[in-house]
Amino acid sequence: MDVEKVGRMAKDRKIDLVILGLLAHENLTGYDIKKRIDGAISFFWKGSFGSIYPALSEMEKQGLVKRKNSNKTGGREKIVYQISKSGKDALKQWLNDEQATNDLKYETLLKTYFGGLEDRSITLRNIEVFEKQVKGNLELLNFYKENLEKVLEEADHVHYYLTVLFGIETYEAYLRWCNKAKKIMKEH
Amino acid sequence: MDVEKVGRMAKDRKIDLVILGLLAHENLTGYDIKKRIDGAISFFWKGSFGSIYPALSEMEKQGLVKRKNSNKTGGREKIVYQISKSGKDALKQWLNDEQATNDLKYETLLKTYFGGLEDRSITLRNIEVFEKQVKGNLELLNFYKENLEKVLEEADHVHYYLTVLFGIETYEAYLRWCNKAKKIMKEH
DNA sequence: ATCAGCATGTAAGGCGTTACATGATTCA
DNA sequence: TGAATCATGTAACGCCTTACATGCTGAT
Repeated sequence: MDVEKVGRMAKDRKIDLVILGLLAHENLTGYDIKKRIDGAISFFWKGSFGSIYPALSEMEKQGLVKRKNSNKTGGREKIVYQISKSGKDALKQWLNDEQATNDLKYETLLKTYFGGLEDRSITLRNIEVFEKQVKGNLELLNFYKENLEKVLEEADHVHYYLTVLFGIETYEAYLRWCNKAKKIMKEH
Repeated sequence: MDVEKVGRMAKDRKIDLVILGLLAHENLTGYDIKKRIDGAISFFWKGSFGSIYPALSEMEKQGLVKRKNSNKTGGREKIVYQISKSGKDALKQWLNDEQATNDLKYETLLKTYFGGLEDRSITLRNIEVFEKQVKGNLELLNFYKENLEKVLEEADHVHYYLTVLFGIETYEAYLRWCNKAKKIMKEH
């Protein structure tokens, strides 16, 4: 039997699910979607305009999202998108699929791994640069956490909270590693 | 003034540096390189044959690597590569560059974030699937750690050790999060 | 007047995966 | 004899980023 052809998504384009997920919560423009992704989501997923706008167009053709209204009141056109029934179904199907790919690319770790070619001070500096970034991000995550704790009863917010907790837990682990690694680099 | 054109690498192709880094330690074939990447490195970087072989060809043209000897003794041709002086220079230049991109894509977190559309049990299951994977990987990392501790004095091995410690630290953090998250999903 | 932010979109091009093609060796 | 492993490489294709193109609004 053939695979259903209506509302079928691109095989490996996860940006579709991100957009669908955001639209399941509220109607948004492409520009708004970009802003949401750049918020707390950016710690575990990224997206650019160059992927968001084409994805929205294609998903509209597939009937996964609908244009709500093209507000042309005054300024530039503004296209608000709304998720459709089949869009929600696609999102649910993805949520129910156990398999998930967690793809990590730490250039910092690569530089640590291959650092033996240079002096220890180089690896040490690369770790310190990483540490600095992590500390900044951790502050931001703690700020998100405090804000979310005030509105935990609202729809979906417990889920957002969990991802922030994930960020904090891993970023604290990063910092512990930085300290260990610096110590080992200095002592050993 | 123009940028130096000899031995210049592709701008964003980090696989070149991975290969160069591995070759700085020992001469290898493309096949061997793949095996090394699939080992402890796979926790923070990945690579396929389809990217390794073309990268080796291009880097040979650029003079970053050299063919050591085409062993045709018996079976299929076997091309052993060796890093060149300019290859080592390129690698060192990269190590000395403070900027590093750590690009994370956790589909598990995406499913957690958007899980509000479905029953709590779905999110719970997705977390449990993640937890299971993490536990398996953590075992493997601990095995790597024990083996490395025996040969810590050998060249470069402290650096490998540090990346394994990173893996252990973060994977333990993942497990702590899994427990917290499961608890919150059940209680809240 | 000018700059940042709002807002949508396209074009070029790079990177990387999957699948395929080919073929030898070793071991059960 | 058949499967797994060794070994190299190409082709198709998809995804995504960067840069560009365009133009309005509001604040300084």
